[in-house]
Amino acid sequence: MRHQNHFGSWWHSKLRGCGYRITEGREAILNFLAGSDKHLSAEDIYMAIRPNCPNVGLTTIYRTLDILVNMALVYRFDFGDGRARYELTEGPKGAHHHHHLVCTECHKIVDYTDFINEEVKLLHETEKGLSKKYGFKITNHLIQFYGMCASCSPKK
Amino acid sequence: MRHQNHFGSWWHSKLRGCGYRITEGREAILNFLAGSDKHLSAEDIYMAIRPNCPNVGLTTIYRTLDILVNMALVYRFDFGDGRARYELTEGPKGAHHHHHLVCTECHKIVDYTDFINEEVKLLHETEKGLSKKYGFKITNHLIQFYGMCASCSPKK
DNA sequence: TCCTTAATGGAAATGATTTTCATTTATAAT
DNA sequence: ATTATAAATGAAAATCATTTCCATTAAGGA
Ligand SMILES: [Mn+2]
Ligand SMILES: [Mn+2]
Ligand SMILES: [Zn+2]
Ligand SMILES: [Zn+2]
Repeated sequence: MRHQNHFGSWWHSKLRGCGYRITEGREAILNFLAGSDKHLSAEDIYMAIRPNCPNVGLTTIYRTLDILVNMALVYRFDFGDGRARYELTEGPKGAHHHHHLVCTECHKIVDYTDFINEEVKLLHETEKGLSKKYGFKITNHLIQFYGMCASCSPKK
Repeated sequence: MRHQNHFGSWWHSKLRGCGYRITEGREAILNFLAGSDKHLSAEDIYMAIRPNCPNVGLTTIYRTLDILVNMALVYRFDFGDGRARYELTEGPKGAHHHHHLVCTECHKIVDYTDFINEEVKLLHETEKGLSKKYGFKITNHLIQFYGMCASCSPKK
């Protein structure tokens, strides 16, 4: 069983660097996000963390997620089911950029990385053109495909 | 001053075709959407319509927009300002497909059509590949670029 | 350890959207 | 045109994710 680094997990320095304190709640939230490949709602996180941290409130989840989104450590998505969903932007190994496939019926989400290279290349060109033409400083993009997943499609 | 077609506007047949009745509220909502190039919230529409239709309630706006979104006559967007925004998918002339540039600071939205051809071409290829691989029947896509508009960017 | 101030949680507030339900009205049949 | 029927409606209440308030706690530099 390997030790935790004496100085804490990889995000400690990021939080500290932005002047934020390391707290039990923040640690639990980041740890849980890092160990999940799902698209989690604030309440998902709240419920998951509760057994170990019964003293961390839902308000703290929301506040922490706001901070993490602003620091670009976490993405916030709207998949159309009425609640925000969160996902770590990268792991210790670095970013693993992907886009989404959303079932409009059951709200299943698929992360995909196929075609990502071509997509990202085109996106970069597009960004450059749009930046120049409209004077925007583009920092981010969102690509989602909507449709019906196999199990929601009418059975033949 | 030109006449309205005796059979009504172009969307009458679409509504009727789906078994919906033509009502004052629906007519007003569609007319207003058709005459606007903005990205309107339910309340925007409510306020805009009120002078002519003081008897159309906000509830009807929401209900009508739901129908129109389901009929794919209207797109519903989330630009991150806490309310849904709506836009007609096409005019009498047909679709004018476009994507969005969103200022994360002031929530200004820019419709752009530059690069649309290349984007759409790539998207179609991507859709085909994803459909096959993940068994999704893709009907729609969403592309948004986020950043800071010229007036929100720190003045040099 | 002590001190300053960020961080917290629980309750209350907020605000967009939805639901309820009694009433109205579009429209097809007469 | 009249009538019958189910769809559509508005107003008020309910919902529910997220935010705000505020008194209390605790992180971390000195
Ligand atoms: Mn994802
Ligand atoms: Mn638009
Ligand atoms: Zn599905
Ligand atoms: Zn702006």
